[in-house]
Amino acid sequence: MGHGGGHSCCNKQKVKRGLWSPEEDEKLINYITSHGHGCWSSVPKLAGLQRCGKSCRLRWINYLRPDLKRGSFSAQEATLIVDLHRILGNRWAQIAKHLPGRTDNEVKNFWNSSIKKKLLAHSHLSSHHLTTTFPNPKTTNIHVPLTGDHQYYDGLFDASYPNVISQYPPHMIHNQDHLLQTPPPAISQPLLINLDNTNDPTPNLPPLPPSFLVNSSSVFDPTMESLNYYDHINILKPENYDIILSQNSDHNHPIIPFKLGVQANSFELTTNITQPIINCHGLNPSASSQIEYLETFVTDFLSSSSSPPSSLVLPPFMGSKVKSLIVLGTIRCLRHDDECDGRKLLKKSAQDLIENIDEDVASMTGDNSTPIIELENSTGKSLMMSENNSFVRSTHCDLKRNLEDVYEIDESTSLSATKIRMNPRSVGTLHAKEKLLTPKLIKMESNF
DNA sequence: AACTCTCACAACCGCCATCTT
DNA sequence: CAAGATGGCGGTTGTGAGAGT
Repeated sequence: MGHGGGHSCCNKQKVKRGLWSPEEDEKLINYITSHGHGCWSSVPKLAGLQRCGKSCRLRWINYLRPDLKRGSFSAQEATLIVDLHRILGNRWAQIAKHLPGRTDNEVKNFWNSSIKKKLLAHSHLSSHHLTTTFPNPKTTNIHVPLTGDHQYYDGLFDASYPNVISQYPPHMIHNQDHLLQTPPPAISQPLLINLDNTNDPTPNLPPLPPSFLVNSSSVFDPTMESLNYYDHINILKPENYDIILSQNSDHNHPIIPFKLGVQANSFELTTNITQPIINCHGLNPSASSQIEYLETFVTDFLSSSSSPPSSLVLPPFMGSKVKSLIVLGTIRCLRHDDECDGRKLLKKSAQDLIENIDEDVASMTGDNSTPIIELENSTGKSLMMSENNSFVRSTHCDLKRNLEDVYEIDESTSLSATKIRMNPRSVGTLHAKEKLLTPKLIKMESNF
């Protein structure tokens, strides 16, 4: 951890990182078997390694110590892990103490890569059981008695671990790591909010037309988290949003429909307007309600793919409240001969996008925050997120779903991300980078 | 055959607790 | 007692190998 972590040994000079070579392993083994590790921070120097002490410690504890078992987990071990995890939660070190020869890291990886997935899959099948089994959100543990015959396991999920099954509902398994998951809010009708008086917790709003209520079968938000939520509540169809905007935006009660987001303290504001309503770029100076501002903004933005506006300006009320914008569009990545890894390619191209942030946007929107661009796949899963002008996260597991078909452009191959999330601060880059980005749809996440 | 995707897991990061000075 | 060093832990990310197309 060359730039932090609080370990001074890791900040000095150059330390090697990444996978350990057999030579390094041998040096570490030789040193520790003959001298013991003593103070870990001095081990690398004494052992002749260009590693930080922490890395040496980790390598020894997890892989080199002679008492490690290695190999696949047995069915008994898997069952024990599930049992212990129900009691202990993610206290991997505690769990590992009950599994001789296994390390916390090993148990953790096993859980994350194998068990968790299977528990989720199974619980999804039996999701109709889930609504009444949420724990108290304040509870930090689940008190389920261990049973010798696993009477709580109501089925099988894997031939390798035939007795391992979860009673957790999907919500809990998904966030089982923290055991603090709040149950989904009980929402029986769409929520409305008065933008003119956000301090009012119970805004006085006109009713929505009945057509805006849809039942649970019309789930549109593809994220797994949302699926869990929206299975049981009524939501607004995004296709109706343009209607809502026009039908409900009387000047006395400017309202915007929104649905409760995944996070308890935030909301998602979603719009899907495919036809321009107001042919105007930037802020509508004659807008008499915030709805008109919104219409103007959305329309302006969406029409920018064909004829980019000179600037995109967030309405003032939005500048402080819109958390992020999601654009369904395309980032094209031209591939060079030496690049064959799609994930790196996408990352590079997205980085190029964010490096071209127009500094004027900050003054226009009043948002001085660091630009954020997040790439998502088609299911809403985050692939990459920018932070301090660099992408700090890059998963590639679901890249396929995030990429349109590879196609030819000027003898180079291009890849594309289909969904780009960015904060208002970043929106100004869109028109400047029109060749990279062709927005089709905006989804706004707000803090209204 | 070439390329991409998925999976498993090694390794890193950051935080916190404890120890040492 | 305070501050820094170190150890421990859990979350997260990066990467290689093999499967899939």
